[in-house]
Parts: sequence; structure tokens; C-alpha cells
Amino acid sequence: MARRKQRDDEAAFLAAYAPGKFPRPSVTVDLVVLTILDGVLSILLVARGEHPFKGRWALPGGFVRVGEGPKDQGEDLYDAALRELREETGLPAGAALLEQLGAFGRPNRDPRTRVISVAYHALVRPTLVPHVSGGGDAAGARWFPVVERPPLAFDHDEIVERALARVRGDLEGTSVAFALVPETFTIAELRTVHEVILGTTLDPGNFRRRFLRMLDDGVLEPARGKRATASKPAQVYRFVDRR
Amino acid sequence: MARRKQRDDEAAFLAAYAPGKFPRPSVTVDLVVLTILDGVLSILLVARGEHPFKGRWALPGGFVRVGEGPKDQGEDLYDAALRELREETGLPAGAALLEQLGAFGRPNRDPRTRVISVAYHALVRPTLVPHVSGGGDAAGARWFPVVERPPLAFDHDEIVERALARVRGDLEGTSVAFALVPETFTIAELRTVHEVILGTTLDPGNFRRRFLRMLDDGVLEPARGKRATASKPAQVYRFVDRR
DNA sequence: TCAAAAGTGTTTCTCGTACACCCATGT
DNA sequence: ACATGGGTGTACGAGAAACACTTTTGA
Repeated sequence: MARRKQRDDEAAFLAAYAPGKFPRPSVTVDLVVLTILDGVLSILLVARGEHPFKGRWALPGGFVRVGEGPKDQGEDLYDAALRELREETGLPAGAALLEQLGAFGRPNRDPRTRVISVAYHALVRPTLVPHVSGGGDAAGARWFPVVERPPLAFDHDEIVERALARVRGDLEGTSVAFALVPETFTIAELRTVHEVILGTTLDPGNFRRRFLRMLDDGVLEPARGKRATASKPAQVYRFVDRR
Repeated sequence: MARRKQRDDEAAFLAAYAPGKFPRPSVTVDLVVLTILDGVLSILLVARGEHPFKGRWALPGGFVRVGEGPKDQGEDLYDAALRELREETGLPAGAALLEQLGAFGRPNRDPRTRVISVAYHALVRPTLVPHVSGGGDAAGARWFPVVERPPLAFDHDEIVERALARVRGDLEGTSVAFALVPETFTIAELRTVHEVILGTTLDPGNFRRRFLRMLDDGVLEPARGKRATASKPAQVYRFVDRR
């Protein structure tokens, strides 16, 4: 039958297919890992131990694992990003909000060979940050305030700029802010996250109202306990994730 | 000097660098080419002449040109997208609003070998569409209404869905709508674009007011002439691009 | 003269912004 | 007792939404 014919046809084609006739690029994932330390938006950078850009700071990242043939095709891009995050920071999967920023593939962005990088941004809870320094591969990794970060290797400055613009844009409408706050948090803590990302100050009263609207939308729920502050203790809340 | 030493060091490293120790993926660009035909949001698809997915419809696209060594590293991703657009549609550069959607790299999305695709969406003025059919490589290219498009090859259905979501999201706040309208246009024509993309109907009066606000923001300017309609002729406007 | 679409007016509601103010608590 | 920050009230303006209405043209 035609159906059977079609299958054999395709199988024959696949067997005859010779990969690698054309040169291929290397593909990496690079991570823009962000958190808030002492009320300052901060980024995780690694010092490059090898050429090119030896000694410069760069985004953590690495090559995407690609299998040898049609049978094993390697790992997903997202999984590669997760793996790099774990290897370079020691953070467990699910500890960060990981989202793809896009592909950066300008020729000569890496002097060695053509490299196309798929960038991700990862937002890490400040309460998990202490774990980061401990990691094995993470020797040479350091947090910098984003506003006073050193110039970066490759086109990583451009990637960081795009990540920041993206996070700012996503601040309202998505749940990015909750990824930068402890499990349970006060209204003021969440407001600080917004202020730090936007680089402005927000009216506490007005922010509170927006916040409470989320509450009866079911995005948030009150949690037990209060947070001790410099003055009157504040109610703590929890983000309810319904994906 | 240390400076001189550093340069020689790096040059030596580059010379010694042996590329291709690890398997590399193929990288393609795929295009979600959209326009509005007869008031219907439409997408350009090509019939696949070869395996895999022979006979299925797919997004236009092709391999990114990658050079042989460090000296020639090939073309930029954006340029590759432009080139494909030209080759497959005959559209000149600048005829379409071309923006990157992201990278799609699930293993086994192509049965032959690991392929990572960088997707772009291209919004084409309906007045330019007649040129499209004429193109050389464009044999087998056809417009489909997006709502009744056939099932696509590879993971292209997913890419299209993401493109549509992106365009809908960008509709307000960016100038995507102006890319789907003739050089000069009436308020009703622009409204139709919004309605078609959002899949809703909009109040003519209210839309007009939003539109006029753009006018005194300087985003638009009145153009000479009127557009003949079924009834009272309408004023035409022009989009002023200040990038 | 009639249908169709351009263009105007009006009302209501929601939301952002600004700002004044009260209240509870740790020091 | 008092400063600090949590929490509340209010008033104004911009804009979204709904809808009734007038005007201008082609057929």
C-alpha cells in the first residue's frame, strides 16, 4: 500500500542521509543569573580562566550536549540551561525561574569559531544565594551589583542589557517578582523588589492596593506569622503557583 | 611588556585551537511570515519536497551559513532570516518587520540529526503580497488562513502558536499593526488589523479616540488624499517611524 | 432617499497617582 | 515619648467600555 511504501521510502532516506556536509556552529547556553542582595539587583559572573578573554568576567554557561547521531540527539536547550545552572551555582532545579531570552549569533562574537548562544535568564531567591558560593565548578564565581558590573567578555554586555529590559518589562503581568523574594514575604519586601528592578520608588499605599487586588484574584494567600521589622510587625504572604 | 605578552599568548592559543572536538548541531532559521488577505490573518507555508515530512507543509526556512574557520564565520542570524525571506518570497529587505521569536531545539524535532532552529516572525504589508508568488524558490509556497492551516512538519505548529501569541501581545505598545497595513491607511483599516489579530471586534468610536491620541503623540501624521469606501470617504494617515 | 460607514458626544467604571492621615510597636 | 513603617482614606485625572447620535457620501 501507499502507506507502507511511504514508510520504507522515508526509512531509506534517513539511512542514506549523510550529516555534516556543511560546517556547523557550536551552540552554547549562557545564563543571566539575577538576585537581590542587600536591596541591590545583582548578577552572577564567572572569571574566565582560559582564552579568549582570559581574566575577563563572563556569564556562566557552556556547550549544549549534542549526541553523535540520529539515535541520541543530546539534551534539550532548557535542560542544558538547568544543568549549567546546577554546575555553576549548585542550585537545585526549581530554585530559579528560568526563561529563554533568545539566540545571539553574530559572527565573530567568539574569535575561535562560530558560536551561537541561546541565552536564559534565571531569577534566584535571595534566601538561596548562600548555597551558590559553595558549588564546585563555581570557583571564581562572584555576585556583582548590576549597575557596577565589570565589562564582560564576548557580547555578554548586550545579553545582560536585553535580560534587564526583559525583566523590567515582564515585572507587571508575570510572576517574576515572586521569584526574587523569600517563600513568604511582606508587602514591603515585594515592593522593594519592584523598586530595585524599576530603579524608582513606589508609593507604599498604592502598591499595597495593587497587592491586595492580587490577593482576591487568588494569586496570593496570607501565610502564618509576622515579620519583625524596625517598627510594627508586618503580615507575611505566600505566592500560590497555579500553572 | 605584559600587554605584548598577553597578545602573543592569545594568538598562540587561537592557532592551537582545534574546533569540532564535540559534535555540533545544525542551525536553521524558520520564518513565520504573516499578512492579512481579504481581512483574514494568513501565513505563508511551503510544501516539503523531500524527506522528512515529504508532502507536509512547513515554515519557510533554511540553514544558517556558517564559515569554515575563524576567519570567515558566516552570516548573522538576522541576515540569514532576511536572506531566506528574499529567497522564498522574493520580498526585498525592509519589506517586512522581522523579529526574533527564540530558539527551538528539542532533541529529535528533526529525525535526521540534531537541529536547532532560530525562529523569526515577519509581518508583510498586504500590498506587497502579489510579489510573493512570483519568487523563484517560492514554487510550492502558498498562503493559508492561520485558523485553517494544515498540520505542519517538525515542531512548526508550536512555533506558529508562539508567534501568534507574541504578535497579539505586542499589538499594543509596539508598531506591529502598522506593518500589516498599506503605506497610508485609514483608521478603519488599522482597526481591522487589530480585530483580525485579536479575533474580536472593536468599537469604532473608541478605537478612533485611541488612534487620535497617537496622532498628537506624533506617532502618526495625516497624509494627503482620501480613501474611497462603500460610503463616506475616509481620511488617510501615515506612520512616522522614529527609531 | 436610503444604506453604510465616518465621525462626535456622553456616561460610567476602573485604575494609577498623589498625598494626608491614623495606628501599632520597638527602642 | 517618639520615630518608623504598617495600614487606611480621599480626591483627581486618564483612559477603557458601552452606546446613542449626527454627518457625509455613493448607489
